[in-house]
Amino acid sequence: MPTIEDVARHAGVSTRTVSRVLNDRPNVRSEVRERVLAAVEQLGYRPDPNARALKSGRKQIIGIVANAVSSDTTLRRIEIISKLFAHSGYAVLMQFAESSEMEEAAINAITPRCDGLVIFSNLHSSHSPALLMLHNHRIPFIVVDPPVDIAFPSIYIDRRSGYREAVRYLVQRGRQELLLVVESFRSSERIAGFLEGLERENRPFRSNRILHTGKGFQGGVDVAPLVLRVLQEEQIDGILCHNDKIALGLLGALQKEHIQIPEALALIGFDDDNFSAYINPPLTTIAQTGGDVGAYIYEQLKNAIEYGTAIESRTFGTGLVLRASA
Amino acid sequence: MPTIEDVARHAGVSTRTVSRVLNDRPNVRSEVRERVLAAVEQLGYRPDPNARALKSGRKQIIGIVANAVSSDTTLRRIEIISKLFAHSGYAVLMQFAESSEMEEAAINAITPRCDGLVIFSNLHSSHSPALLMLHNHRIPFIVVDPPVDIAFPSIYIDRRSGYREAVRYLVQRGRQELLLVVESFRSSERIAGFLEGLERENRPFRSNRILHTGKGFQGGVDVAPLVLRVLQEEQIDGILCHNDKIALGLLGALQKEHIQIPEALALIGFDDDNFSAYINPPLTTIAQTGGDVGAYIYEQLKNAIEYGTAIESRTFGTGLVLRASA
DNA sequence: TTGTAGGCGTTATCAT
DNA sequence: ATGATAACGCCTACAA
Repeated sequence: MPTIEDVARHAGVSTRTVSRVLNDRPNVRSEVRERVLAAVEQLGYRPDPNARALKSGRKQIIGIVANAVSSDTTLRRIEIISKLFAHSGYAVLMQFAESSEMEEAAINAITPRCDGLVIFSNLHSSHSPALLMLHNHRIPFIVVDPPVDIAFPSIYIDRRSGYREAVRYLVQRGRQELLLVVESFRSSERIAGFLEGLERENRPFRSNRILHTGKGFQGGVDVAPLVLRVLQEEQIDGILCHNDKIALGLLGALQKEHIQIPEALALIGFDDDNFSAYINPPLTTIAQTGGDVGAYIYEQLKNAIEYGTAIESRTFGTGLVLRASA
Repeated sequence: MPTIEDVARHAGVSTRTVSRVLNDRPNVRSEVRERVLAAVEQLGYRPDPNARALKSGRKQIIGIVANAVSSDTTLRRIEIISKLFAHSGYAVLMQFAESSEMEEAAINAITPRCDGLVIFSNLHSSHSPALLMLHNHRIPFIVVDPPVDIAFPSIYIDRRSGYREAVRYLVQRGRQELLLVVESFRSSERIAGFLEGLERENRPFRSNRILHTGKGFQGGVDVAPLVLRVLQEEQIDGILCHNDKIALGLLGALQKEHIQIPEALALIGFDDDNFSAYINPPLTTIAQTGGDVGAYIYEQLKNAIEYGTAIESRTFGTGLVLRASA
């Protein structure tokens, strides 16, 4: 690997001049600039980013820490963030963590390598030494969709309003008795929205109207027997699911019992997964609104890094995407 | 940020000794080691990875270059690779590229920052200056599922055998007239397998039995009218699709026309997407076999980096995952 | 407009 | 077992 000195020698100038050319600084005769560029080309010189970072502090890297149970949504957001930053000359350094402790460790591990961080957090406590450290060192960062409120710049997804709105929609369309099927993790906002919706529509709530199940498609399949029992005992005519995967798993099981959807039963998911518009019947779902989360992160973080602006927290809403299933 | 010198002073030793402790080197009295560790803890010292990389050349980073049209499969593989390497103390540096030129540029950009690379390539030519550069500099790398054969360590997915086997399966189950629906990109192997299958089963081929369409679910929907026309003119009773998304889009359109699947028509996809087992009917599909691609990459690349072993190319097979749709 | 030289924080050679 | 010191490759204050 050639160094800046090799280039300097080759071009017959000093390293200082090479550095000037490489960093687009003024005070270089264009003839000299040409000569340097030619030498760079010939030798195949590439500045060592580590040496550069060591000296200047600029690393041109965005750090992303994500929890292990990363949803498709998270992966897509990471992809978008990565692509946007690529246009500005940043690469993305990614580390997955499988627990809160690992998350703290991952933050500590990648922080010295990057100019700013995006944290897809599962932190269960609002007290995080790692985040505090970032804050104290003035390193720009933003936390995405944390399960608890946090005293640092964050993006929140207001799931509650989506479920509330979904309940309202169903009731106003004449659905009388509703059921909520949730996974164990991240269910509280959904439950809160469900309850709020019922209350606003003056519908009574009974505790057997909330069913808990496992994660993903299989969770939907597994909960089906339970759902069928409740369906018979009570006159359930609408179900809200934790997400589209649960909904699809449940849908298949219900169709096997020849339950007509949406005629006999309305079904609503959450997330607007890519398949949801194409299954049979197309799935009505609750989805995040208000623009792209990844794009917002990009703008905020980039400005914070390059211009020192403060990162603003923001809450993204959720709303119904109407399709045939409800 | 405290430096190694601060730690040395604090512990009353030299920087060399601190370095020994930090890198688990021998020749340090355990009493001294304790003292150093205590100082590290107290000062909250973290070694600067840039300085370390500058001096030692070890960066503890794996680079990943992926093409812009990254499939779910690619994202999942990236996730798996990232998690595996995280256990060995490596983070993953990711850059997306939207063209062959950008791909070359991305490789050049991240190479100086990493110990090894994984390249999810769309390179259309087997001649790549960037890959040649990696090879010449002895930087371990592996190319994943390139569209063309490459003279460097690569992972290939043998789609051809999967389509061939699918044809055989359908014919042996009494399906007489088969159709292939493909996207424009990466269709040649699928077509080759389809033709080979027909030939081996002594089935004639007519050129109108291959339909081209757009990408993803919508591609499946869009091709439906064309499929329906062929369906009526010829006695088609089996369709192979480019992937599960195409299959699902097409499935919905066919069901709208009350075509019974699998009774009247067998449908087969490719990829075994996460939703495929849960749609109605569950989708028979062709999937990659032979273990996890991400795990193989991890093993090969890690050994190459840490022990200098050569990376071995490998071809992963594909096989039928039987479900109800065919 | 151009060059000299010191230092960023670490590792590693060599001496003790 | 431990320490002084010279790099690693780059940036930049200062000098010319």
